[in-house]
Amino acid sequence: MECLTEEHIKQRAKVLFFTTGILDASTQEIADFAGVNRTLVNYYFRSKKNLFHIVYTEIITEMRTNFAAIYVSNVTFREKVEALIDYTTEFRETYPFLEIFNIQETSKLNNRLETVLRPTCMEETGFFLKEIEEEMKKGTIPAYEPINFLINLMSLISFPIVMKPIFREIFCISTEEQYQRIYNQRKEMVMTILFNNVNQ
Amino acid sequence: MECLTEEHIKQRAKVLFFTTGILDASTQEIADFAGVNRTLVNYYFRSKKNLFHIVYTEIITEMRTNFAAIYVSNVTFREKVEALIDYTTEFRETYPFLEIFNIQETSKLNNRLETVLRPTCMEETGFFLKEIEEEMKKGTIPAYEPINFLINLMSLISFPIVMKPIFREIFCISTEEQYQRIYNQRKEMVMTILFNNVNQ
DNA sequence: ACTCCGTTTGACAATATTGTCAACAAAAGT
DNA sequence: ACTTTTGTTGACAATATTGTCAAACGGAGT
Repeated sequence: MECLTEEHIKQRAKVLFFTTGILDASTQEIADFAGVNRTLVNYYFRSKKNLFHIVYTEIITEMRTNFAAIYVSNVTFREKVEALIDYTTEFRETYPFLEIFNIQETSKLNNRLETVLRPTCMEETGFFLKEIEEEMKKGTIPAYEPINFLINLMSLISFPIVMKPIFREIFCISTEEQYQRIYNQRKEMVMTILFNNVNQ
Repeated sequence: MECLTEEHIKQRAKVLFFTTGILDASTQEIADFAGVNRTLVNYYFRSKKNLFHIVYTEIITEMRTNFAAIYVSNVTFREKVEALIDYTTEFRETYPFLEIFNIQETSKLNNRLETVLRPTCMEETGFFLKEIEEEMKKGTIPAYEPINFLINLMSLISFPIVMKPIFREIFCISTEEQYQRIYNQRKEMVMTILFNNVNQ
C-alpha cells in the first residue's frame, strides 16, 4: 500500500520548484502548494534539503535516461537530431527552471550535485559524439569541435524556452500567440542551421 | 567628498550577486564580501532589497545603453553583428548570473522589475530589426522572423557562457584550457551560421 | 579645545523559518 | 474489541536574518 500523500507532495514540489520557478520556496509554501499540513513535508522527507534532492535526482535521472536512449537509438543521424530537438523542447517546457537551479548550484562551492550530474557524462554521449564526427567527415554537417554541434543544438532550443519571459519583455511581444508564431518556425530553422543550411 | 565605502559595497555586491552567483546572499555575506560591518549595508542602502535594486538597475542600464549604441552605430550590418557578439560575450562573462536572476524574478508575480526591463524594449531594437529584415530581403542572411535572428545570436553566444559549468560537467571537460579551445572557435562559427553558412 | 558632521560599531527586537515532538486520528491486522 | 501501525496535527524550541538605534569614533572647521 503506497502512500499517496508522499508521492503527491513530491509531484507538487517538482512543479513548484522547476515549473513555477520558486526555487527558494519555504516548507510552508511547498505544503500549501500541495494542500497539506507543513509538518507532513518533514514527516515524509525529513528535511527540505532532502526533499529537494530527491525531487531533483528523479528529474535528472529521467532526463538522462531519455537522452541516452536517443543517443544510441537505431535511427538515422538526422532522425536522432530531430528526436533530440523534440525531447529537449518538451523537457525544457515542462521544467524551464531546472537549468537555472543547476547553474546556481554548480556555482556554490558546497555543491553535492556533482554526484548527481556526473553520471550524465556517460558513454552514450561519447558514442553520439563519435557519430557527429563521422557526419562532419562526410560533410553532412559543418566541421567543428563535435561538442560544439551539441552545444549549438542545446543553445538554439533551450535558451529561447528558458528565456521566454525575458524575450517577451525586451522584444515587446505582448501576446502568447505572437511568441508562439515566432517560436513555431524554430524547429525547422534549427534543423536547417545545423545541417549546413541545406533543407532535407 | 564622495563616500568610498558606499561605492565599494555596491561594486562588491555586483560581483557577489551576478559574477559569483550568490543571488540569495544575506546582508552578512554581502558585508563580509565587501569587508565591512554588516550594519553599513543598511546605513547606506536602507534595505537589502533596495541595494539589490540599485545594483541591478545600474547593470541593466549599462547593458541597455551599450546594446542601443551598437544597434544604431554607423557601420555595416556584418560589423554590427560582430560587435553584438563581442559585447554579449564580454557582458555575459562579467555577469553570467544576471540572466539567471532575471528569469527567476520575472517568474515571480510580485516583480517590480518590469519597470526596469521594459525600457529595453526601445526604438533602437526596432531600428535594428528593420535592418535585419532588409538583409533578409537581400539574401545576406536566411529569411525568418527577424526576431529569430536576434534570438539565435543571443542563444548561440550567451547560453554556452551561462551554462559553462554545466557543460563542463556533462561533457567531462576537465580542464579550463579544453573548454577554451572549444569555445574559441565559436565566434567565427556563429558568424558563419548566422550568415547563411557563407564565410566573409 | 570644542563642535559638528558623516561614518562606523555592537547590541537589540522583530520576524521568519526550520526541524522535532507528543498527542491525536484513522486504518489494518489480530 | 483490541492492538499496532501509519498518517496527521498543533505547539514548541532552535536558529537565522532582518532592520533599527543609540552610542562611539574620527576628521574638518572654528
